[in-house]
Amino acid sequence: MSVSTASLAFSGAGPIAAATRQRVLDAATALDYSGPNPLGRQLRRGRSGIVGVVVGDSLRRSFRDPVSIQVLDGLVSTLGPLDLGVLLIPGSSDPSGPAVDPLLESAAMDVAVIMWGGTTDDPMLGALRRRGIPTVLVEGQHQSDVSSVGIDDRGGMREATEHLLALGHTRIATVTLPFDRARGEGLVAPDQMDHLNWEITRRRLSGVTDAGVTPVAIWETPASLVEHGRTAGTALLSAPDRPTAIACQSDLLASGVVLAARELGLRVPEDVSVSGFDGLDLPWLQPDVLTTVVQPLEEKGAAVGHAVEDFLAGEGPSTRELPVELRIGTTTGPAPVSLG
Amino acid sequence: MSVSTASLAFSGAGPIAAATRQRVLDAATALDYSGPNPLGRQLRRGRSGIVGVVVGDSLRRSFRDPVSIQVLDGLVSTLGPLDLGVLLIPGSSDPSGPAVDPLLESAAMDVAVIMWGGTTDDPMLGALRRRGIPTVLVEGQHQSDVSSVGIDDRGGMREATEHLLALGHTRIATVTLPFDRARGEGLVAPDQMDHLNWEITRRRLSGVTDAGVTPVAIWETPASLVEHGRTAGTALLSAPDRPTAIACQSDLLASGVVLAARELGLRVPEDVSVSGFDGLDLPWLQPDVLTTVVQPLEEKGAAVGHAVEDFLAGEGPSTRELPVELRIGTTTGPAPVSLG
DNA sequence: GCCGTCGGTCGAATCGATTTGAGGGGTGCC
DNA sequence: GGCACCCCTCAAATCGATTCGACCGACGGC
Repeated sequence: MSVSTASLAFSGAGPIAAATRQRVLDAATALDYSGPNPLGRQLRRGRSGIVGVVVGDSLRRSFRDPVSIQVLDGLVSTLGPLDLGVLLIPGSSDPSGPAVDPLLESAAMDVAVIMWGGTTDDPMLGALRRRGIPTVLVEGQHQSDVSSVGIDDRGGMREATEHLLALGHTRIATVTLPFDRARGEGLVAPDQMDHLNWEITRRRLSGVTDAGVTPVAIWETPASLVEHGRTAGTALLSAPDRPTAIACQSDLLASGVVLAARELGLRVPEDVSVSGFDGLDLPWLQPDVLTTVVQPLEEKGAAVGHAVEDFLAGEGPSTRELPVELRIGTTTGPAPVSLG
Repeated sequence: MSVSTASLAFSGAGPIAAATRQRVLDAATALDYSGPNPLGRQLRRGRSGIVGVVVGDSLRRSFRDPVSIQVLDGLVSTLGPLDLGVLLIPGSSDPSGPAVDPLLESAAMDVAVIMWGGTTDDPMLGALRRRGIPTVLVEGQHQSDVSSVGIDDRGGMREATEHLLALGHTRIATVTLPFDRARGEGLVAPDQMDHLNWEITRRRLSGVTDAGVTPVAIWETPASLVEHGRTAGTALLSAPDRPTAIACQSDLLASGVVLAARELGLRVPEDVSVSGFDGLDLPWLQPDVLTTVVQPLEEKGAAVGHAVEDFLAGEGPSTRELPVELRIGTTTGPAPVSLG
């Protein structure tokens, strides 16, 4: 009985007599050998079957975001049938620690995915380049040696803004995702706009100006969470010249704004219109249904999966952009008649 | 220049002259060699540095549950410094597919974690046993060859129920987590109690009876989600002899019940008291603060991490049970005076 | 009856790093 | 000046599976 025959028996690849095969399997159970060791196989194949996924800054924050989750879900569903596993890699959560998680430096992986592709000089990207690991960037700045998956953020936001314009709104504020890794919170002065380092935030903001609107206020939030939306909404709607419409860069932020408006005794959409971005199910916002730009989250995950597949098939970097669609709900309506 | 010297240079383990080391490093950059291949190292060490984590049934469902997320977060935080990575393994989502994810059968991992340890005959546990992979079971039935991490579910639920009793409630209903993998939804008849196969559900239910209460109704939900809680609440509170208190097995279920009560025009806690389990932050439930049994979620994740650490240190299976604490909020109050 | 072919099995090389024990060269001490 | 010791380097074995090419026996065709 030779090792090669045993290997044949387990893999079922080469020609092997049924009797021999059975003999091998019997011997295996006798010696309680539980099948080939994945490590040996991986070394030989030169493939680990693992896709490293950098989900976001801290896992906790990322996982509280249904957007990340749904994309991840689509990704895992696509990768599963390909016999690929997903290795979770925390992004750099605290600035004091190392800029790059050690896993990114040393873990075995065939392809890496960065869920929220930040800036060009991202140290994570540098580490992956050095290791020669093909990388897929989601919602990041396009780069020649990296695959990109994204949506039409800019067009979607433009559409939402045009919808508000069509309703007669003129005082439009906007609540944004973080500008950079510093993740500030509050009004952004015009001279701070050069801190805008995060590609997704930049694109969605561009959509607003594309529609010909100069926001009366730009509020940066540190993360896409309901509570930050609430803070933003409270601040913006308590101001003397409050906006009649607020275009938010995410649904969670938008729902926070809606809650803040309700708390202030403002009616939505009679007193203030609110739009979001993502197209999440928000059952607890009832009876309101958010007006929002719907993006195909699971398809986005699947697109990432296909980008990974392409790499493993030996192809070069690819680019995928998915369409979005404006869904009009009950949180946007005609601008209130001016009392002034 | 020999391979062994190069190895020494990179690992820094053995004695090596600084000059030689530098020479090796220079040569490495010249040949753009990016450091040792993890696969070779893993094979040699016999360790992959990977912990497989079965998060729940479908990833999407699991990830919508803040409880899973926080435990996972605690786990990753503990595993990171140990240079261990987390491999996500989907549980068996659809019954038509294979009972066990292929990753569980063949992926390289040093230890496995099953987040919601189901039943004794769990096929996942069987597969891991066959492969000889040490396993940590969270909230599962204790088994001699497996490490367990859990909390005092039973005591916590008992405490919550006693709190309701002390407030004068006598008509107490309970909303539970799934009974088994079938994940039914609706009232559970007494003769269906033998389907109760899920350890965590069983334990929390036992806590209620421990307090000496026989629930006027037991409602099973298919998952710990707000919408299922809402459905349960709507059904239970529309019934003719509606309960005056509802003890829920999770906070998300409890918030759904609170929302349902509000929709039905019932005041919480004047008309109906609601208690939860988990101790989540639920800012959008404002102004209410849920009365609940607080469990240390991140510590639970850390405890899982330590269980993993123990295994890797060569120790045998261990058991960890964490304490819980009743936190009284605004959703429970004195039983309404009977009108009847 | 002989040769060609095919199905099945085996040996050996290979993937890449680690690690032990041996050996070589230099230095310090007597 | 010689010997002993120390520091460094290196050759070789090992982890476990895969796979190519070789080999062997049997069968079929001519």
